[in-house]
Amino acid sequence: MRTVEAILEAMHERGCRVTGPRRVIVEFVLEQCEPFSAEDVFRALRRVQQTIGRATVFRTLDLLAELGVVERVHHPSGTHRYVVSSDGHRHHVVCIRCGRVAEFSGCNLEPILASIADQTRFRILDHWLELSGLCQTCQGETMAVSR
Amino acid sequence: MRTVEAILEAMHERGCRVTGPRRVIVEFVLEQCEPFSAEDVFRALRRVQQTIGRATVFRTLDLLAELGVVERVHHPSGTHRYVVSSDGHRHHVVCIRCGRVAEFSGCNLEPILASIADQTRFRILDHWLELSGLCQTCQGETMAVSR
DNA sequence: GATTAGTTGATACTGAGTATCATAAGGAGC
DNA sequence: GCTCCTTATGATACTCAGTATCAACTAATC
Ligand SMILES: [Mn+2]
Ligand SMILES: [Mn+2]
Ligand SMILES: [Zn+2]
Ligand SMILES: [Zn+2]
Repeated sequence: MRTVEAILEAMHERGCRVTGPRRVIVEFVLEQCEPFSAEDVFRALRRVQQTIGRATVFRTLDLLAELGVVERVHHPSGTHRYVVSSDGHRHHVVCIRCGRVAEFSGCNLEPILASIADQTRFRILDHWLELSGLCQTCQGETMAVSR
Repeated sequence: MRTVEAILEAMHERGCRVTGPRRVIVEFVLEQCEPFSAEDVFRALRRVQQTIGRATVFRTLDLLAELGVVERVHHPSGTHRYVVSSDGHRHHVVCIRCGRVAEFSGCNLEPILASIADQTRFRILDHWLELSGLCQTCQGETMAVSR
């Protein structure tokens, strides 16, 4: 897992400047273990540092996505959510009840992708796999409540 | 592949009314072989039937998604696109250059999903797999232009 | 410390999608 | 075909996420 300093250093190496707002946003983002929206970040940081601008939040999240620090995940509402990404290629399972997210590795889609490339004549460059279901906690509660 | 009449009949059986606007929208939608936005539908139909309302287009696309006639696919811009779905469970590959879409069947994710359920303790209820790459045509053109 | 290019945030804007509501029209039953 | 009731429509106004603009500011390099 990456540290605030390492991420700011990566920004610096990229030719970006290390600013107050960027530092605060990175600190906040690294604390999140559930997916969050740009608005979540904005509202939370406004309480800490009243001057921060909405546009800066969007811009910094774009930058963090480019750096691979966060990943954009799709939300059915059509708006973007972000999750802090571990190192390496990962995917997510989202709990449809409480919003909890679990990562998993080793998606091993390669054989499937090869067969699809064959079937469709496309050259597959990227894939996006998102799963949804019930986390362990919510499996129990759903049974208790609705059965 | 479903016909306009079969879809309108399905609406009727569901307790919905078969109206002029719905008929026109269904006719238009079934002609599409690439993903389209609600706005695409609205603009195209305005030329044919000036009175059609934007809200009706959104509402009818919602209805068609519920009926399984179209599927919502995610567009990186964050807005929704729709594709006409064939029968059965399918997924899509989108060409990042020309927007062409190919469907494929037999995703056979079950073994992978089982291992993920095991790994994360989630009960997996749904999956969403979207691939992107280059269609056969664009593979040729990309090489011709950029190499 | 002076210089300069990148960054910020206030403001205004865009564009997708939704809420409202008076009016229009489908369809079941007669 | 006509009645009656319920659903659907579309004009309008609105919300909300995200973006463009731009003058003021500031991090980094020398
Ligand atoms: Mn993967
Ligand atoms: Mn599948
Ligand atoms: Zn849960
Ligand atoms: Zn293509």
